[in-house]
Amino acid sequence: MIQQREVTRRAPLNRGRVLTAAVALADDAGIESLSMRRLAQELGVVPMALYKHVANKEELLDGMVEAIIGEIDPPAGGADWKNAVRLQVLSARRALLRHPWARPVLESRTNKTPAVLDYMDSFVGMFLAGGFSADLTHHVMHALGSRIWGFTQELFDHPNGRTVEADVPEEARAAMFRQMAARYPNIAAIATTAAHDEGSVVGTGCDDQFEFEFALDLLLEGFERLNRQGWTSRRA
Amino acid sequence: MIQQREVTRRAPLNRGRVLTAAVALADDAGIESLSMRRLAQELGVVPMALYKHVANKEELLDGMVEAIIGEIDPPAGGADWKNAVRLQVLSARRALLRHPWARPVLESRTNKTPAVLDYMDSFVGMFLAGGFSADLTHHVMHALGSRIWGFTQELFDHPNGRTVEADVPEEARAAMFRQMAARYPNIAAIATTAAHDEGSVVGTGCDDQFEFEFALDLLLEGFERLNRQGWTSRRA
DNA sequence: ACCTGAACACCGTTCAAGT
DNA sequence: ACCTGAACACCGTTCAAGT
Repeated sequence: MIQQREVTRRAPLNRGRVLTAAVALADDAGIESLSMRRLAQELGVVPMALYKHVANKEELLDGMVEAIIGEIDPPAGGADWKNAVRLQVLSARRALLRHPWARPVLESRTNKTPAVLDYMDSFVGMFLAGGFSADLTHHVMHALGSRIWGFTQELFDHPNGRTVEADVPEEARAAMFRQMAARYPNIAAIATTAAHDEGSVVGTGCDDQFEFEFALDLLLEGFERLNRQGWTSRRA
Repeated sequence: MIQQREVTRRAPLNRGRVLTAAVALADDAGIESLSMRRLAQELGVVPMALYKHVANKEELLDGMVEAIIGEIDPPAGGADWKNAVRLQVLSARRALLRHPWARPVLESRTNKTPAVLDYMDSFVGMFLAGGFSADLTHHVMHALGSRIWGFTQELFDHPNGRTVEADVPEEARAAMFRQMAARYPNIAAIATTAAHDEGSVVGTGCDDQFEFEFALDLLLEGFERLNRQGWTSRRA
């Protein structure tokens, strides 16, 4: 038994094992806990052992991103570009939501790895196959931006996934809400309509998925209209 | 002379001086160089002296964001919500572009400071004043997301502001481009049309301001259409 | 009231050495 | 070929002490 365990723990490291462990650590403990030292510890190895398999921390993060891209469903195909794009984006969104750390990490990458470029290339292909000009496709990809990964920077982001409200007594919450509403009347006006929840001015009560699809569909419909009109930029 | 200099350097710290120095340091040396220790050194003071004026590094960053918000022009006013929103966003964009570090910092903030809430409240007010329902305004604010600050996560971000191309000889660049084009034909197709620059597949040659306004106007026109149609979410 | 010194518990990464 | 140990140059933040 002990020997067995020793063997398992001491199985030679490789890039795959390092990346899997890194993803698991980020999933479980949060991205802020992912340090080379902590990851090494998790693998039962001295920190420097990792550097034989990833050049440095940046490359580790690149590898983690590639792992998450691997979880996105392949393109749906079919004649309808709009539906194909929609399904692709929503699949990417599901993958990203499974790994909350992936969003900020993806945002911070400036080096485009092959996996990232492959994904982008196939994404661009959906518009071209749908009859979009290269010109319009270019601008349309910019307009989508990080939305091709299924996320955008939200304004009313839930602070750290914490539910602050639970700790605060009912009456204090109501008082806080009234104070907020007095100072920020416009925010209060739009918060209450959609949230139906007096206890929180911002942050909860919104259906993120609804908001995401609302903006996505607004953009897709805009793209469709421009394509039908034969839109071109002045430069093309 | 020496005495004079000593006096200037030793002028008592206050929150304002700390924040001004932090903004200047981030502007000059980059946000990655902004550490409490480095900032203290810049102010001729021991690191711990800062903690009398900001609670911790998080609060320092909050303060820096407030300073940048102060650079955004006040709302234009007037009857035309669309123009008011447009000008507000583009003013925010100019402020943010002056301080490249502000974008990632703003993205990372989960605590909404009063300055952030004030800005958001006045922003919401533009839609309500323009006759938008609270319901539609809520979703419209989500759809804009970080665009109210004048930025979005770009896909083809310029890596670190570096011009890689200058270092690489002409022929090597052309060879690299052909290799990229072979592997990522769709990206190559849309890169060349808009860039007119064979030397770079991604990253340069795009007019960022054009792309930003393209997407912004597409969204604003979508909002206008929904408002005219009297759009409501099912829940409202 | 404001600043300091020393310390704690961390980082990523180098280099030269071990098996 | 793969892993280790010791070291370097950093972090943010605490505590108790100085003026």
